[in-house]
Amino acid sequence: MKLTRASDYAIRGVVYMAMQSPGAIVVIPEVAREMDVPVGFLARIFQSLSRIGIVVSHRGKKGGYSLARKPEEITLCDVIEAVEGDIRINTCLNGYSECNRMSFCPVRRELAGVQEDLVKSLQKSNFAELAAREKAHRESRQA
Amino acid sequence: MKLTRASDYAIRGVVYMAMQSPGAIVVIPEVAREMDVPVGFLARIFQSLSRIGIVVSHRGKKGGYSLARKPEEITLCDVIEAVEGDIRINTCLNGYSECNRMSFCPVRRELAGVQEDLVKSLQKSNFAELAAREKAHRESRQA
DNA sequence: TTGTAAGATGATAATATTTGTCATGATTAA
DNA sequence: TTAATCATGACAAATATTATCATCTTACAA
Repeated sequence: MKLTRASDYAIRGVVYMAMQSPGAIVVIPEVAREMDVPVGFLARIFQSLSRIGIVVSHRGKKGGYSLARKPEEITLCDVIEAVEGDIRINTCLNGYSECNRMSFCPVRRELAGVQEDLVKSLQKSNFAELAAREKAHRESRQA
Repeated sequence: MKLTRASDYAIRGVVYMAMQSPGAIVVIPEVAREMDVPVGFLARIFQSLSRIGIVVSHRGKKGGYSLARKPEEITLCDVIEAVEGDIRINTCLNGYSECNRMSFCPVRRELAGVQEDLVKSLQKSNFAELAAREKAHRESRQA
């Protein structure tokens, strides 16, 4: 019942992207430094974010990453699922499972409800809010 | 963002306990067989449940386990936390963390909210309901 | 067209966690 | 005393996590 470090780093990375002006291209070492994340790992993680369409990669010199969507349209759920795959809080919620209790199991049905609640909770917040708060803190520090 | 097998097995085990008449003592191999769980692992898991006070262990001949509380007073959250420890969806929500963003991090605050939602969702359902549904299915099969 | 700065990809490895198993010991009822 | 049960600790296999690195591809700019 825990996020991976990768998800944590991904979220931080997207927060930083969301702080930039729209369309801005940012380079991984900058994101890593600013958000206190191991640079090599973050590079890997951004490739997942790119594959799923949360960021856009720009190859070559002057390359880097930009956001693929508006920060308001990216949720915690989107980023976590990009990194970890779809949220399935129990193996039996995977569609193709082998447990022979599948057809009737009340535990499975209950957990399905919990999973739904969790996903909803993760969809509540978007990265515009998170970026605004991060920005506010930085500006207060600067003053 | 996944339960361990141990949690799944624990939940199934407690469902079976909750199906028994109040105070009944049941033996691990029976629970394991009925709920389709590896017996050795389940034995281990019931010791966690016993330590935390969800079941009571009875040692010696005629021993086994009984429920420590009424099924209505046991939630999914109780059982999962007995097995996995307190739910902390990110390491920084552990109280003692080392991340230097701790003091202000908006990601941390957001995840704290998600964690709270998750715990609430897991506290919604109790084992009286689950046991009733499991029982209903078994009786329909028998007929 | 060449050099350089970026991302893309696959291999590899260290570590941690999960999922068990097993042997041994302690306890208790009969 | 014996048999059935839980308790505990050691161990181990499998899997997942958390990276790192080398090499390749791409694209801009001189």
